[in-house]
Amino acid sequence: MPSTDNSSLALDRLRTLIRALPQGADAKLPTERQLADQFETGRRSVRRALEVLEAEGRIWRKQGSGTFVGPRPENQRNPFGDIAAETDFMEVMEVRLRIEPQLAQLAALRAKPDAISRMREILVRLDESADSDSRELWDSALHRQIARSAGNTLFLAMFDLVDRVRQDEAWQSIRGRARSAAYLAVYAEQHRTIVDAIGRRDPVKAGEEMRRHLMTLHDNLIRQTSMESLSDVG
Amino acid sequence: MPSTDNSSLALDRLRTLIRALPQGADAKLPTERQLADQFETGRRSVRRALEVLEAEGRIWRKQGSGTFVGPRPENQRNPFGDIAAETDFMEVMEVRLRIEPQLAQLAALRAKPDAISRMREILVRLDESADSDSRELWDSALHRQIARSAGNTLFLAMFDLVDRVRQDEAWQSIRGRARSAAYLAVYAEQHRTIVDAIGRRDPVKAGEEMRRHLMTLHDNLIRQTSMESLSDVG
DNA sequence: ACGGATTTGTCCGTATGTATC
DNA sequence: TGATACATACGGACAAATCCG
Repeated sequence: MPSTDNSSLALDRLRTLIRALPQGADAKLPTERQLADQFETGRRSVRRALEVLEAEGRIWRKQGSGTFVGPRPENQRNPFGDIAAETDFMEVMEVRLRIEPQLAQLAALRAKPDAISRMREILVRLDESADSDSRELWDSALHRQIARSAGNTLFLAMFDLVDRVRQDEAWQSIRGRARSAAYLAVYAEQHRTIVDAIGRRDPVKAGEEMRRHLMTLHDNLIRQTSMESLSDVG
Repeated sequence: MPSTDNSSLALDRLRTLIRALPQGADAKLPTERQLADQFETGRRSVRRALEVLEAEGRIWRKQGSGTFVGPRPENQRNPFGDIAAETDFMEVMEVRLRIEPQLAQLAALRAKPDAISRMREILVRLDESADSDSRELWDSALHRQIARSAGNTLFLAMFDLVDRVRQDEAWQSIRGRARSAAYLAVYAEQHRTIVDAIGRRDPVKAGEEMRRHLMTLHDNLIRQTSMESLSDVG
């Protein structure tokens, strides 16, 4: 005899709880542990219910912060419309694979010495980064520094357009942080190779290595997403 | 469910904040705590973002004093200020030369039959166009149709970004002169070759021909501007 | 020259959601 | 289901450096 589904009970009580809250206020729900205690059920049931509400867009959660009522605060910065919403991961990688090697080429031709030393500085920071948030930030900073060094403001604007979408899609790579931890050293080596090629004023090599780097990233993310879909099915 | 790092969000907002500040003034940014309050995030996220900006050389910080915009005062300023209008043109052509061949490649791989027939229709209209104004219109339409056929919304957005700059007024006068009557037939033939390659699903040829076409345009515009500068001196 | 106020730099504890057993 | 370890976010507390009166 299957035990009674506490998740649906918790979901019901959560709905009424949210309904009772003052509208328009960015109310913060009690913690999962408190809710579990209040509903006299386990935390798993509460979490299942919260997942449903999050999927419905009624609440949003942030690790280390709490659970909040209302739609997730938007990244209120899209000067080119809601491009982020329409593009998916494959599109982003396709564009990156075709744009960033060219930027690396131009950077190898035009990067000024202080720009190159900044790249190396960023490489050090990237190595030193312990948490994934910092890593994402410094990785983005490195690629952007290369794009800046291409010396073409229009090209940089295009890179920023991609980068903005990429940050919205950042959850993909965060998802695979455990697996990509094994690849951290690979990425670091590829980054160094790219910067070295730029420093040696070798545009062909710089472009090739950038493409190789993005291909590695692409393959890993592909494997990640396909594994997710497999586990979804299973 | 895109989970966003607060650091990258803070970095975005800081970039816009810095960009909005008056140029040339050694502006002082708000304190880290004020920024954290303004961005509705923690001080740590703000500090991570500031570290990136500092490594990029856009800001510098001094303990007990504050955070300031611009390069460190000890370093000699190396302002390669605003880019001239002529380099602006070079930038556009540089980007087009590196983007549109790729779009043509993708179009050759993915363009649907009705999209290709639309290209041929545009070719006819381009041939029929008598005045330069409508020629520009249909020329732009053709290139955009190719970009659309690449089947990547993000890539299309980037093309539109370039196209917007291209349609600048100051730029239009130069363009009109480059479209000398002698080259109209050349352009028309190149357009047909590109569309034919796309129709034959030949991505390599499509990319090559697109590049050749843009190189022709590029060379003509270069000659125009160099003649201008010569006549300016004389 | 001195001292209080302010700001960045640094560390750590607490609280929270996430994941695994 | 319950329990435990883990990653993250936020804020407090303190030090170091600076500024100002």
